[in-house]
Amino acid sequence: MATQTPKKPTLRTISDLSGLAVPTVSRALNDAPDIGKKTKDRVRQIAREIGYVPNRAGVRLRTGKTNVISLVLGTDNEVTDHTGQLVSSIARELRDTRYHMIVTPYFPDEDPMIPVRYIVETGSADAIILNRIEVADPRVAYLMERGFPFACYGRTKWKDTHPYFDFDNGSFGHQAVNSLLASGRRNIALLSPPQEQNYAQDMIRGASELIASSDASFRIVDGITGDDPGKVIQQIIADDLTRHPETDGLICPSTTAAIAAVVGGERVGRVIGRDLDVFAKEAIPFMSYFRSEIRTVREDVRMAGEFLARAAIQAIEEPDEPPLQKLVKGTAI
Amino acid sequence: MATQTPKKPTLRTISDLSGLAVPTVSRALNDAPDIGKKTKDRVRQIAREIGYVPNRAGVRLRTGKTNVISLVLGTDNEVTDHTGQLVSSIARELRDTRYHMIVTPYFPDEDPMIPVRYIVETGSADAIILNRIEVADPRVAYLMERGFPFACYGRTKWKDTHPYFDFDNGSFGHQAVNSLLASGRRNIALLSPPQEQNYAQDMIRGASELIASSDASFRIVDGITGDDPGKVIQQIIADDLTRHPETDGLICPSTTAAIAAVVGGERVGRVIGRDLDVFAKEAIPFMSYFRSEIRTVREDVRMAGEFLARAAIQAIEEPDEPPLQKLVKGTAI
DNA sequence: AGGCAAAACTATAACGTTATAGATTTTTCT
DNA sequence: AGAAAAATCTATAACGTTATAGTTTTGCCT
Repeated sequence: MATQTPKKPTLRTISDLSGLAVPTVSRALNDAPDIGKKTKDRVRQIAREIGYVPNRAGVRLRTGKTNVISLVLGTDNEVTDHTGQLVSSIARELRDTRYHMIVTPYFPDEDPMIPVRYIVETGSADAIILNRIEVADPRVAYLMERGFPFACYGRTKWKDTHPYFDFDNGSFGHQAVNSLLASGRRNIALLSPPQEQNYAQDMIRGASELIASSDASFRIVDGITGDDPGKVIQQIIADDLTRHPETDGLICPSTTAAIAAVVGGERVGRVIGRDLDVFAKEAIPFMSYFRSEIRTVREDVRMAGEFLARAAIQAIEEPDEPPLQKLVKGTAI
Repeated sequence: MATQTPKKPTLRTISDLSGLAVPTVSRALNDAPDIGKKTKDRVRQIAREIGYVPNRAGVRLRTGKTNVISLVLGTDNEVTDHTGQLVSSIARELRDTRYHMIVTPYFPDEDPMIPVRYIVETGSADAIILNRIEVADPRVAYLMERGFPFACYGRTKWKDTHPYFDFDNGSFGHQAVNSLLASGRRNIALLSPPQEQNYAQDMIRGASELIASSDASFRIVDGITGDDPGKVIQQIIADDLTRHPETDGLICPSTTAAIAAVVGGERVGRVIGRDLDVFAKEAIPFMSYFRSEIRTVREDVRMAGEFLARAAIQAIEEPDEPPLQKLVKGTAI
């Protein structure tokens, strides 16, 4: 079963092979200025030949750098989940760097500060990537105060001073209203996510602005919550459409919500595309497979992951540079 | 911006505080037999008070154990993705252990052996968790030969000798056929995933067995592939139903596939539930939000993740115990 | 009380790396 | 050619942990 392991090469191995001292080898591989070019070439050649890879524990112990980026991931029982895309795109972007990604999930019943504090206090990562950003996110406040490198998937009210990637939800609200108005809809409802999430507010603002310059009415429907959000939304929308029968346009924050809303609408007799138009955010391509009459704005989650990885690395390695920030408009389908 | 860091406590700190030698402190915390009970209690008390957490790099360097479990994750552009659930459930299960999870993704155009070989050769993890298991998976063969701890999300043909979690796809095939037969369907097609995946074969076997004892016909439809599997499936099913108009029952390997198949079916005039019944595997609760007339078998991905984490730990810590194995039937909805 | 075994602790070294200061060689300048 | 400067290399130590071997203390038996 077991096999003889040929003992992993270390700096010592290269030292023996080259006749150079161990620190010289180290400095050669790290491109220190006081090592001759010929020596560097020779050392690198040997390292390549014997497949030398630095021992992470040795580096970490000596330098204090973990070479780890921790993804602190808010999770719940979401139905169409783009977490997988986020995780794999971050990890892919990190693959050709010195960094590894460790995933630290937290759950709806848990305090999101705990994993963040733990990571900072134990020094178990060089940077943190956060999702589920709130307008005044206490995790962001804490990390900024401690000077700990991080990047946000979403913006806070301090957005000018920290790295982030965000989809432009103001623009989404705008596009949604624009599309519904263009189809002649005049009584528009917006199904809102929890309003402490920054993106909810942006979305509402974007929609309101355009509504204000039209003759349409606008209403916010609250209450996405609970263990089984799909079922809850079905009920909320069914009730809401009964109470407000004039509603002819609906904006949803996700494809999941849209699906549930459509079911709720059909339950009280609406025909989508005739009585009611639905417009939704689409983080993963999905709606188009099933209900092409629902209009969506597509958001490329992989792009978010890749950017966040780079932003985190810059926060670690070039803390004095201006933080990497990106605001992206989704693509209307 | 930056803050004074109060210097992380180490064994040395406890040593100074207690007057004991550093190794004594270490052995006390690790419950070594040659340390007195009173001493252990005192050391642990101090450790708790000052919030001592072992330095992972120190431990790793000295012991050679990384305390890392690597999730080697096959990914693609799947639409309804349960990867997020898998990732977070594994990470959650590991949270109260000494282990961290590192995610190493690979992509459709890449050789799945590469990350596995890299991890084993550089010793960058203590165990590996694999998904997308093939019947004769070369990664499994390699890991077994090297005696490297691992756990599989799926089974191989060597399943008796390695840890795994799997959903019983034979049972799924059985349940699907059973349900379709009970609804009076007699011309059943099965949309098959790539047949080198073990679960495809199990599914086919399970379905065939029950078909054999009936008067129904059975057909396998191949060809889930490409960058945009949803679109491909729509076309395949539309074509197939045109060529085989008698088909009245369809078994799909996922909700995604089922959605695409339904669209394809409707495109050529089928009404689901009347002309055609569809039965699908449902890894994340979804179908029920939209198309309750599609019947599914629900699989609890979180359970898979939790089990795999435990199986990996056992493979590391108790290599001589029989491997943890679990085969679970999905729940018909 | 003396001797001996068991229990409890300590000293030393090592894992692989890199920061620091110092030593040697080579180059440059007059 | 000789001295100073620059370039290149080496010796030492340290990061925090634990394995090993060794030492001291305690308890036990006669």
